[in-house]
Amino acid sequence: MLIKELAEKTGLTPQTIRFYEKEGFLDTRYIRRRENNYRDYSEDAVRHLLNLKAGQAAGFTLAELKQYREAVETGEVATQQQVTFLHQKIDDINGTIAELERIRAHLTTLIQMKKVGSFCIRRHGKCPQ
Amino acid sequence: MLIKELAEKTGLTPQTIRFYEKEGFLDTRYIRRRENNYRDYSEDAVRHLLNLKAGQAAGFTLAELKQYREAVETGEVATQQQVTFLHQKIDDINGTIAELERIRAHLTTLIQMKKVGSFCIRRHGKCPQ
DNA sequence: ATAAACTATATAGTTAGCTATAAGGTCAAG
DNA sequence: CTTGACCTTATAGCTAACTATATAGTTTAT
Repeated sequence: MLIKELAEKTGLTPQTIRFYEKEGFLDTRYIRRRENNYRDYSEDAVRHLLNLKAGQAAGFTLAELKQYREAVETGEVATQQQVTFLHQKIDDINGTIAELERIRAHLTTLIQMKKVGSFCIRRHGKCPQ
Repeated sequence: MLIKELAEKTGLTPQTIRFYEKEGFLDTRYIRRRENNYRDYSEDAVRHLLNLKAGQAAGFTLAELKQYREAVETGEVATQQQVTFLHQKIDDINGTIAELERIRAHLTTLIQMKKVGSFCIRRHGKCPQ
């Protein structure tokens, strides 16, 4: 498929996809060239870029995603260094999840208070508008 | 306390703290000036900045943190707009947590495979180094 | 055969969130 | 009374991840 189709299927822009290619995220499994030099993407490219997006949404930088991309894709971990990296990432994730849950609880409380406000039952003084 | 002490207590640098001030994150509850024009921080400033850090670690931008800072600090939600914002944020958080859990599971699998590798019990062929 | 809608490359600009540098003022210790 | 560790402001630079612009080639439809 051409770049625009991939862009529509992934929710990215063509520029961004070219940018990812320049950054080394798209190898021959995902991209070839046609005779006219137009980029030609495989179906797998869609899933690949959506994974990239998901990783980013989860707070990883492109550099980090690149770092364990091979491990993730091949399903193999080569070195102890990589295992250490993965352990660090899991710790990070646990920390972030805990923090997010804390914040979520807090936000829920705030909304709860608002709701109480809208059902204001004060005996004296005005209810908040 | 002076800026360096606050920096040490929060794990930030003095430059970063001044940067946050310039961005409007430190009002008179947290910062005053001495006669010599040195910044003088309250004890509350420590907690305040640690909250900021935590929010960032959880993936919020400074702009977002500023947007609901007042709600968080006063414990009140003023407008329906803010409630909507909070609901959106909770949805974001739920999405991010789900994504992080998915990734964590995947990373755990990768590590698991490595472990199996190091206890390799193949009957034929070489064990991976 | 020409206009519209794509494609390409190259390069420059943007935003967020710092980080570094310069040039100078303050203060406690020796 | 100077040295060194702090403080001040102002300004410039940096990295990540795009985003926009300029210039030009290709393809399809009329």
